[in-house]
Amino acid sequence: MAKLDESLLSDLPPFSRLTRGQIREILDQASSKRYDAETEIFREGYEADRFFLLLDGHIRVVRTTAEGEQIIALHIPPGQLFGIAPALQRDTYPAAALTASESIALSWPVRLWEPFVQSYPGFATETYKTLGLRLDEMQTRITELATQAVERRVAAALLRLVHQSGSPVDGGVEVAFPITRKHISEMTGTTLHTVSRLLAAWEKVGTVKSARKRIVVTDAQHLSTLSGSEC
Amino acid sequence: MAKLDESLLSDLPPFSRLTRGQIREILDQASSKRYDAETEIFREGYEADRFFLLLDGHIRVVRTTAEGEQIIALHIPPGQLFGIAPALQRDTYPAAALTASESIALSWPVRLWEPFVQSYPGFATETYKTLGLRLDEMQTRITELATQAVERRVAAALLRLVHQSGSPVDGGVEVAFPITRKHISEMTGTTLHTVSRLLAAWEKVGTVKSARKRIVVTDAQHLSTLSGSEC
DNA sequence: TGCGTACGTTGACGCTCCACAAACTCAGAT
DNA sequence: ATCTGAGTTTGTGGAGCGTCAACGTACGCA
Repeated sequence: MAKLDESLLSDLPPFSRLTRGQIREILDQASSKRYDAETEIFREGYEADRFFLLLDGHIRVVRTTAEGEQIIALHIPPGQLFGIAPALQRDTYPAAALTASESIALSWPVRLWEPFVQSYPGFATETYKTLGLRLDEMQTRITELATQAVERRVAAALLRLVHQSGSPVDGGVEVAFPITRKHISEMTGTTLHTVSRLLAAWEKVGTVKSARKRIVVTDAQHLSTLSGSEC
Repeated sequence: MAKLDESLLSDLPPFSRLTRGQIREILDQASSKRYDAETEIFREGYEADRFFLLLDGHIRVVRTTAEGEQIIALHIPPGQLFGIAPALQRDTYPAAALTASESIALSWPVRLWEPFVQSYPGFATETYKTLGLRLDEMQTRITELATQAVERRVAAALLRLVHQSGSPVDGGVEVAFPITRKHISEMTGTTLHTVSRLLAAWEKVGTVKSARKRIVVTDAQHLSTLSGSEC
């Protein structure tokens, strides 16, 4: 494997307080791997033997119900840790991780988790901060699912997508990875049909522009209103 | 304040690996307080200046939407930590904590969080394990809200209640704290009317028995079936 | 170039479940 | 003892949104 450069990690929150030497140690223990789009990195319920850092690409964290329905719990943008079951003392992954686009990730065996937490100042702190944010997002989604109509939920989900993983394009912000109507319905607890109708309606009034697997938000303000800033 | 006894903590997971002396230190820094039923212990969005341990009673963790609707994120049984914003590097509470019944809780200022994590073996580990379980429960609820019909969600919520906070009574298991139709609707994202109708129907077939603010599950098996073990 | 398949659109129908409404019951307060 | 309000029950109507269905479209592979 090609030797990894320290600059890969030096700007990422979990590692930002570390010396070059410490980062070198960490990198030397990592294995790096490339994944095609739509590939499974780990599976729900399987032994959590490694934890990961996404360098490039996008990850969908997915749960599957007993009936085979999928729901998307989370999207991971580059620079974030994922598969951090060990942080929560779990020995299996609580959800599967699939690549949304071609991706590159580092990973380490779980037995290194404790040493990392012990040896590297800021690693635990920053990791738990991320966890806190994710927990917060989950609470927000629960609230939305419990109280808000489909249109609001889809608007909120789209906004979250462009905030967390948006890339600016002319005339708006685009979701930075391929995403289908089905995926959005799996994030919001609705059907692809309803999502299709909503997007069509929004496109008609100039709020979004969409092509197959690509969505550009052209009027975030409008979405924000729909998602419930009003009242 | 009356001196607290070490045996209060010695059997609880976050403290189970500690010596009597260590537990003494921890207790000496704690303040203990009694709360009436239906009292606010802390408020959503306010400065998280303390973290808590519930000794007796029951806590509801509640979020309120912009429109004033409440949703219940979590119930805390005795023996668990709550208000642990500091564990996630937050400086405000992400939700409010209300007592469901008369309660007694210990609390410590947040500045002691780091020392606790550093000094007391097992404290961090056990705390993050709890956090992992809560995260898991939240994911499950998201999945339910997103994919399942109201009846299943209410059945699942009731089952969870009696598992986590059930007390055996003759003929079944009772939810160990006062709980209304409204509360259940706030856990499941429905209305008190629908919950009332469901409970009435279940009572008719002998699955539950309910009185004002009290619910006894007499046929957990049936609820389990309804909640989706079949298929 | 053509085919197959995954993705997307659109319409019709109808079931769940919410909103609205009204009445009943019980616990605690004065 | 009566009152008051919180908690609960039950009925009715309607709409949001899921389900079923059919068709259109574009990408990728041979």
